[in-house]
Amino acid sequence: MAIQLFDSLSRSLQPLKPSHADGVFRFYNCGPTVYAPAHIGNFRTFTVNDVLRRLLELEFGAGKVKHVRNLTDVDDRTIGQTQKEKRPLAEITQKWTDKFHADCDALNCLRPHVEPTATGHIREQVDMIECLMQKGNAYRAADGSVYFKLSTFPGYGALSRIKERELKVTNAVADADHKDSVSDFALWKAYKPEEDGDVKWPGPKGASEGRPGWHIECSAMIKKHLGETIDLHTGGVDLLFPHHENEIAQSQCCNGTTFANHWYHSEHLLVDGTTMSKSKGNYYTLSDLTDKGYSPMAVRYALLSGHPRKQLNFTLDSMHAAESALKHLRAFHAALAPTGGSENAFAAVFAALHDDLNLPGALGALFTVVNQGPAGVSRAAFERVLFVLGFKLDAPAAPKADIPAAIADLAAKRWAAKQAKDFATADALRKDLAAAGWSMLDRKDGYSLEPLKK
RNA sequence: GGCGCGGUAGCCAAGUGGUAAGGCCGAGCUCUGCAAAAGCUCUAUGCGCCGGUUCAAUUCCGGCCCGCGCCUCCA
Repeated sequence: MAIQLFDSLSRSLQPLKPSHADGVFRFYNCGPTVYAPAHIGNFRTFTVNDVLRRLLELEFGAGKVKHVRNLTDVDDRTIGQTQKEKRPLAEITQKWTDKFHADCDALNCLRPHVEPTATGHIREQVDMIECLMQKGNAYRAADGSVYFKLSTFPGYGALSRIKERELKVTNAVADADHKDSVSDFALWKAYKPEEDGDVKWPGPKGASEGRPGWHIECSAMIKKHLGETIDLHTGGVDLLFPHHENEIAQSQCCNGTTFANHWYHSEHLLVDGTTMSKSKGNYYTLSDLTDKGYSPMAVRYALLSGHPRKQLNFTLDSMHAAESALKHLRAFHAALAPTGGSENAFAAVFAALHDDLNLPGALGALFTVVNQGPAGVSRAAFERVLFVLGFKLDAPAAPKADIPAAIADLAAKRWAAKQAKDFATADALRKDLAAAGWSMLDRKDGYSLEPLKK
């Protein structure tokens, strides 16, 4: 069965298939803005897209999928950060790009085949803006910025159904002095010395120096790396409007072709039932969770435990659940015979994934097999499941916490008491250790110490 | 106000016009001095509320209540 995926434009389930003669499936996923560490909500989208990428590779072949994901390294937020820190833009974006890569690796997300940056594609963006200006879809404003003229694209709003909305009047309108219409959006933003520092490039012909607007980078980079028509374009639901709507307008007006054959949007992660925010204290980065002692793989599991098109409520309890679930998978893997067994034992897992990336359904099917025991199950088949879900079941590299001397001393005393069969003392010392935040695990030949989860 | 998503056991979460997957937690048991680990077993007559359609609805239709998100640069 082909992979069926919900298409946001037609609002229906559609099969995924390469549309180009070379059989290469062209897949673009909107990437992060590198001005701060990505949070786990961002990573929900990226891990879901990673499963999609893996599934596509199994479906079409590893060499028949081209996956592109951009890095937004110049925009209001990145520039804002340079002003705040008084450091060069490149320094800041490099730092957070490195962190993003490290987090992705920890979460076992495959690197995209191409990871283009906005600043690396200024020329391509300027070319596209000039194309739009020539065709009459864009105009230079009084301040030297360039705006897309929405009224020239009748198809606008098909994706987000914007025409059915009432545009709420916001403060943004105050910013619209130079626009012909409030709804027109920036393709090129004229340089403002007091805000932009030294971030500027020569503009499109007829415009001032400055920097690209946000939306144009995706249109330009897609055109360069994947072509005018791609097979799948994905991102978080928040990008539906205006970002993706604007991309469609830019690309289709410039190229005169269909931009993307299929649109897919994953829903947001909630934390404790509400949207994440620093002020609510429910904002987590990957490091926040690993600092609490959770493994990155458990974070991945938790992020994949809900249907991607449904909001997922993340709680710290889900981290416990994920750690335990992974432990069971690890034990099951170890118990599998090296050869033999049914190759299609996990057919139901793949059926669920092919059915609109039903991840909870797939996990349910997976555990149904696991609960029946390892007998007669192919190890290779299980490993294909691990691959598609991106679960690395290596023993978790539990960072060896430094054990304070006082704790080590208590543990040694308890072990001695236990050896002497003075169980009352041993139990009292176990309580002392627990009170100090440490758990002592006995084995026949010795013991180990682990910090209790915070 | 507009658009969209959702309300299923203590928590997370699939799913179906024919009588509720799965994970976690919890409980019991086995094994262990204790604890942990591991294994086995059990855990929703019920799927927001009220009507309707139907032989049959959690699943379809209508109304209502509640929650969440988005509405110009947030994955």
